[in-house]
Amino acid sequence: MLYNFLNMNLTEAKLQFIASWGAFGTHWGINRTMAQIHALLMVSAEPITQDDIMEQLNISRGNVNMNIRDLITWGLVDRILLSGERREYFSAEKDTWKVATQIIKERKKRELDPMLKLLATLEKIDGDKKDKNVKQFVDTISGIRKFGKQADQLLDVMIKADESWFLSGMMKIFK
Amino acid sequence: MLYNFLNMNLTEAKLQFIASWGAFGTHWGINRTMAQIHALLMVSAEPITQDDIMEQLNISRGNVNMNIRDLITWGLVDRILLSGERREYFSAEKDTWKVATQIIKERKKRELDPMLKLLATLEKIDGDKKDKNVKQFVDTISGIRKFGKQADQLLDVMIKADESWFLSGMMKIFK
DNA sequence: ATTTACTTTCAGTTTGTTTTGAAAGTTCAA
DNA sequence: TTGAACTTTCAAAACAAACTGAAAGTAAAT
Repeated sequence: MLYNFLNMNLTEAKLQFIASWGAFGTHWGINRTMAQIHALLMVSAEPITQDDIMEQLNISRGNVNMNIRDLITWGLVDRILLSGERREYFSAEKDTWKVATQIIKERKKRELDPMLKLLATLEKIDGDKKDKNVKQFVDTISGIRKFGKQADQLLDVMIKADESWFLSGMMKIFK
Repeated sequence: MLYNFLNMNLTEAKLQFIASWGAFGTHWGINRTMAQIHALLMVSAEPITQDDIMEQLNISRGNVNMNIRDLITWGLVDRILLSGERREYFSAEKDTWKVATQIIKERKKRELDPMLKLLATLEKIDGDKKDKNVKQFVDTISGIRKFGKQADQLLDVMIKADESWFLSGMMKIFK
């Protein structure tokens, strides 16, 4: 890899950001490479190609392609067609607020919503309410469900809200 | 496995809850078995032993032991010593709010706090602020950091708050 | 119609994670 | 102190997820 003195720090910082973002992602059910590609795109001032990504992250074409496709379905990355260019370029949403709400929206849809639906059906089991086993089960399920519903609503508000509201307005409430 | 007519529905519901909670956990960086053990303990009215867990979830002794240990370090499960009993019993915190805040507290400590620390250092890179690459990098990092700091504060408030505040008070604000 | 430049797919391999089970360790009771 | 009842550890095996690379697919250019 080639770097000059002026950009030395930037290059190092980018590498560290990409590596850390990748590690971070694995704690959140996102595969390392997908998170790394996303990180790379977020710190790239201009759209880049599959080949750029392959080279910078040392990963295969197939891997880049697959993960880019996932990032696009998550709504975090866009395909860019530059006029006069045959190749596709890729670019990530750079606005953190939009990235965050997009991720929240998708995960809510994929994980929280189905779980709440399941909990609703499980809560309806019939059995002797005097039986401590039944009682413990129903209490546990309904407790989780109440919490989940509340979280669901809070997230909906966040998704609809805008960044400045979150950054300034919210904190007055929580001071 | 032995079940009677009265408990039929309860047994089925428990199984489904355990299975789903396990699957859910894998999306959140928690291994399936740990989540399943946690689910089993949450719906058990009485403390249970390692052997009970082994039998109900069809997993080995070593596996139960390892995951129970992890659940204890996460503060989600307690060892219970019943007087006159040699064996150890285990019991999960049943209060959803406590479970949630405990998880938030741990994940914040393990993931969010270190990430914020890293972002703070990365933001300090020096380089020509006119260089669009430097600018893009610093903007991205500082955007993520601002969001992260805000989330951090919000979570701190949640951890200190109590359930009724969350369930009733919070929603008035966000309606 | 053929070549060229690129993208996508997917079977096979690698890598990483989870699970097992048997051995070692611990603790209590006699 | 010995042995029985129970818990913990950990190397090896099983399993699951991610990655590669070559082949197949597509579409623009000639």
